[in-house]
Amino acid sequence: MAEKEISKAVIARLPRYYRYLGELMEDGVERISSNDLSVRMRVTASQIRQDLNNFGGFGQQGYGYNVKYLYTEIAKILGIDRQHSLIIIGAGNLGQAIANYANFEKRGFLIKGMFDINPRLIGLVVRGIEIRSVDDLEQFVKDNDVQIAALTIPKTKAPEIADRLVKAGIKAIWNFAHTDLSVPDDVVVENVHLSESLMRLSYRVCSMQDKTGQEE
Amino acid sequence: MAEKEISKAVIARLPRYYRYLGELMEDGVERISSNDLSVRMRVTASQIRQDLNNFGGFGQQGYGYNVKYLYTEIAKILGIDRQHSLIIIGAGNLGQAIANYANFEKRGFLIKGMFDINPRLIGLVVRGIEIRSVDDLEQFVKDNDVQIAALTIPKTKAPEIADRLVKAGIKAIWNFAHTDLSVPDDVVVENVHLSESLMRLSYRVCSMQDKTGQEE
DNA sequence: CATTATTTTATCACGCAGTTATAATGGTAA
DNA sequence: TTACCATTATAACTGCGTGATAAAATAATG
Repeated sequence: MAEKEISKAVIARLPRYYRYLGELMEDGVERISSNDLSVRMRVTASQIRQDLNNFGGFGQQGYGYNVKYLYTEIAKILGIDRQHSLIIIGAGNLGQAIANYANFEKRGFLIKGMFDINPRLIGLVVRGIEIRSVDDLEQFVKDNDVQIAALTIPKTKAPEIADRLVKAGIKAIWNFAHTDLSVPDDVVVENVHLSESLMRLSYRVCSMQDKTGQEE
Repeated sequence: MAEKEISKAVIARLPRYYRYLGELMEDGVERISSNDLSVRMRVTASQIRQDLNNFGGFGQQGYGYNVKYLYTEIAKILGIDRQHSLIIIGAGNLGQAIANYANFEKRGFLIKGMFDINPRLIGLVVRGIEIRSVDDLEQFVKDNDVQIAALTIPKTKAPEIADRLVKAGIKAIWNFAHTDLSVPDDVVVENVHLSESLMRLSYRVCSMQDKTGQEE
């Protein structure tokens, strides 16, 4: 089926295309050329065409790209045309922030459950989702055919929970813990290391100061 | 001063080196070779040496790298040896999650204030930080010499707030809103688009299924 | 203490992948 | 039917990652 491998860089850009196309749809725009889109998105038109061509000719010469069609095609490629069941482990602020973000459900990510070790939180209901004890984790994952687990817990607990999730048959881990997880090859780990993001920002702030403040 | 430009790819890897070196320090390790580190971090030793050499010879032949020295040097490069003042705009779950994460303060990111438009939240105190009205934003930024603003607000409000921050003299925006911000060249924007991260995860889950489930 | 073997970095060079630019093709619209 | 537009396909370029080699320091040995 999948003949040629799509590069990571291309995949990383697709969600952004998807977002812009969604906005264009809301504005009632029916078609768009790679040139117009490149101006809006501040990337080269060449890159847009090259990227989209990885998945076959979505565009038409002399016409451009059909916004609605391209939007749904990208959704298919990203796999957000179907539904994914998700659980959140760690019902702190970050876990609750994710639970409360309504758009995830619109994109087909159904939050099936939340888990925590804190007895005070267990039993509480966030956005219609009950917070359960992590003791029930394995059973819940199996019973509800959960694909994705968001890990919003301290780094010390993360490896153990990850192991348990893998054994319970989870497909992917959305990892917010500040550590690397080692899992089998067929389990996907997507890291969101906020502290690293903040450090990159710090670097850029400092190098900007060096650049602008070099006259003295 | 800064003769050669450091590539983005190298900078992106530095925080991860920093994290591993910190753990080595905690374990009391005094020195490490690029080979040993490469095994732990699952990258090539060549890449580690190449990366570190961008900033001058931190290592010594026959000895390796001094963990403590390298740790502090990377901190200098990333600019986390000095202090940055930070405010959080949007005191919802995500904003509070950031405020509650103690390690940021350890890295020199001082949270000076939090802001919201919700009258119910204004006046509350989170981790010793009072939540203020966004009306006071400009004045606060100027009075407290705030460098960085974390934007944890809905995308509809983000552009307006970003403009106001820029006018007030902010140096960098840590943007969690699901939109791109347009700011002058000398203002840094670091995006954390969680929905895009989740879509990339979705793609990888689906392509994993294609790979493993192709026997039928 | 001199000498040699070993360790390990710094530097160089190559190849591949990702990006941008150009040429060729086909559709649109007047 | 023709001029124009915008894609697809191809080519050139740039930059990143990897492996190989030379240089330098450490550790071992007599």
